[in-house]
Amino acid sequence: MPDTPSTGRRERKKAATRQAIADAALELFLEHGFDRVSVRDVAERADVSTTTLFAHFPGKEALVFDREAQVEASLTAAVRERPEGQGVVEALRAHALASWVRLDSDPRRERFAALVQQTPALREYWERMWMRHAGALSAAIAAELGREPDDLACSAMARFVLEVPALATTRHDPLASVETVFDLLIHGWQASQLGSGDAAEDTREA
Amino acid sequence: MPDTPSTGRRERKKAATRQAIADAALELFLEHGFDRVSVRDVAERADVSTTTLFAHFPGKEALVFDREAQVEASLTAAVRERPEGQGVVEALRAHALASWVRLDSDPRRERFAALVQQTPALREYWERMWMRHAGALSAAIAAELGREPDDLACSAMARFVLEVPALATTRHDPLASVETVFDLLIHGWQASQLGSGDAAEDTREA
DNA sequence: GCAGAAACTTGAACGATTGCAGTTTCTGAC
DNA sequence: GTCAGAAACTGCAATCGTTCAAGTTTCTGC
Repeated sequence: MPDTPSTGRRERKKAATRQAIADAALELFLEHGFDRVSVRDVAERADVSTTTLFAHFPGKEALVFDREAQVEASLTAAVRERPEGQGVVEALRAHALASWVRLDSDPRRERFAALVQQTPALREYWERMWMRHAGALSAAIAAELGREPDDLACSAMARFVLEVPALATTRHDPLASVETVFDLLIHGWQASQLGSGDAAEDTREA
Repeated sequence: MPDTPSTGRRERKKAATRQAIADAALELFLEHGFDRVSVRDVAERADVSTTTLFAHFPGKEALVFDREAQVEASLTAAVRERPEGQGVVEALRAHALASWVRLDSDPRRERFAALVQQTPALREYWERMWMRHAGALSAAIAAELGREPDDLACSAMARFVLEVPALATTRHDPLASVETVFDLLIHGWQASQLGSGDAAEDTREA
């Protein structure tokens, strides 16, 4: 029953305490709220010293977001391992629809999302973290298209795609919003009055 | 010689201490670096208590960015008071070129920019702050076009336009990059291989 | 000229984070 | 086996950002 077949006892124990800390943190945060729980409380519950806690996580907010590596991996995988003949942007659209905006029926995910949404510190931390994936995503896109890793069109696409959840999740129909924004990205704003000077003039009502 | 002709002595004094604090902060930060200067140091230099300091600024990073109200004002003004017949997006492009990406010859601005760029905490704070203008900008755009204030195309445009500096300033030719990204926004990514599934397939080289 | 609001002060907290000096626990080499 | 050293962990104290409570000074409007 080796969960981590590769490594020795040491690393296993290390992973165990890390997990214990993360579990304790989530439990306490969900029960009492992020700001009403101190790092010491978490350390206490996990039965480690606060020093140890900070050896495993770079800060209080990070306690909530382990799993970030996997998120980035699945993001670049969506681009790299897309179906034959599917465009990069289409793959990202599909990934966005499937993974981001699903108001999950899983009650654990739901409570977690609520916690993050209701805690400003966590909201901000999440956004910062999320946008840091822009580099990796951009690189993945560029690689798929055989372009320079710092190709501007790819970097821009990456950043803009990552903005989609922020734009869509607050709307009454998130799924439709995702579609709309992707259509805008593909076809541009010119078709929507916004793009050209002369077209815009006709339709103003100010 | 009244710099603030409108208000009484009280408000003038208040503005004076606020300014004293901001000046002290910038001076110390530029000299020793943001992280090597404590809030207490700044308060000391400005000859106020730290409590007073926090009555004027919501946090340490905010000491560096007074002037944010004006930035947002000039942003929405660029949209509202654009030349006759100019499109909203064109106005924003012009504003971006004129105000954001200018590697100023003014040595003070340059040192300031370097400070922000070299300090992660400040970089992140700036980005968060910057993106908070999305709401106002989106509303301004929607108003100009006579659309609902929460129109998705306008919100998306606002957020994406605000990403432009982050995309452009790190490049060797920031001005050209601004142009490119605006062109992408207007005409969409479909023309750049990225947009459609079938076109993308032909040009891959993996 | 006075009541009250506003700006400021002192002093003490609280919580996150870091540094330091040790102790225990594993690992790899002999 | 065992032993040296690395790694994980502990306790404690310090620093720093931030806030609170209670009181003092300084303006403003009446």
